[in-house]
Amino acid sequence: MSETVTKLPGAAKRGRPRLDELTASDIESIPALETIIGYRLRRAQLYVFQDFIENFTRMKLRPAEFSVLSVMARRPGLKQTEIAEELGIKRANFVALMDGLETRGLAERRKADTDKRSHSLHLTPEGVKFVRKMMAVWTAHEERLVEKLGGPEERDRLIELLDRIVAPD
Amino acid sequence: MSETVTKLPGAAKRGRPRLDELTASDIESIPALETIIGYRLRRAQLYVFQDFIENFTRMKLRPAEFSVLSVMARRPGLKQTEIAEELGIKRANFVALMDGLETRGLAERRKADTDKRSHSLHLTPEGVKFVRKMMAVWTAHEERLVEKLGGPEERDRLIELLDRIVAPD
DNA sequence: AATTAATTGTTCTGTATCATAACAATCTAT
DNA sequence: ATAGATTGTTATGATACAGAACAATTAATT
Repeated sequence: MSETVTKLPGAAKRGRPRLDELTASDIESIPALETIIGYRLRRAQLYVFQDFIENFTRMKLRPAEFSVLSVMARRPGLKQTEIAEELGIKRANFVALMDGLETRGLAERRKADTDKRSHSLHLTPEGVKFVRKMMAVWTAHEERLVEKLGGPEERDRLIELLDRIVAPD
Repeated sequence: MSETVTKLPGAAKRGRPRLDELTASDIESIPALETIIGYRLRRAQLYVFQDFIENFTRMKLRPAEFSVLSVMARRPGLKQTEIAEELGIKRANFVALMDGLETRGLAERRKADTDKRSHSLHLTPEGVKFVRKMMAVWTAHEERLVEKLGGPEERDRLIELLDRIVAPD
């Protein structure tokens, strides 16, 4: 591919090293993105989320909402800050998310009278039914992933490795 | 934690199943987030990016910019669409990113005269020097991760598993 | 050769995500 | 009683990401 900018003289084959061109050993030292942990993690995460989103467009459910409903189902009564922090969501951003779930009749805030500031969060009866359907959809999605990975043992290996990354030093 | 909303009668201990409350077996069927591939992937990816970002704030370099410089270093002369597509960046969004690199004097667009529409992308001499520093910083960051994982073999195992996820069916 | 279709880079726009600051109400500690 | 911390909330800004449309150019079709 010829270009309008003429090539510089080029790295001397045996002269003093040039600092403004990449030497062969420079280029070798530059890792292909395929070997970079963060890059690969991101691509894989994007892929999984993409699949998740496609599977859940019909239910109009986003990953963050899934995780919140999921926590409310297993541990009803937690307050907003607790769920938000556990999921890594800023409590400011949690408000709109919870508003949405409440508007759709899936979840509700109950005033805890031991602390008039806080709300304890619960599924509504409708939310319970919704979560059942949600889990059915999720199971299919997850099973596809496990199959791609090569089985539950491989899934466990993956999660164990991800654990090590996130674990405190 | 007492609450203003009085408890519903509760699931019959031995009566007909209620559809609007979660049974014990329902709750069992709800996976803890810790076992969900997508959730764990996301948390790990966030952790790694966080570490990356902290390490690169001084250089004012974001992950996407890193990846673009990295590709330009290894394979100079590619055109915008090629790099963007390879990195999963929409070509529309690539423009501003490349503008930034060009403004900082790290990279340049050269008109390829075989196709007057396209630009071939290259590092500038300054960009070359920048990439060397960038790679030094990156190496430290990556080595920390590899150490957390338990060594290069574990890193390779992780990447292999991530491969399987992204691989076409 | 003339017309049509496709590609490249670009701008514009909209939406989702994420973080930060400030605030009133309430609770806790001194 | 006062000062300080917490809870939920609003408002706001930055960033990431996706889609539509467009001019210039190239490729394909007739």
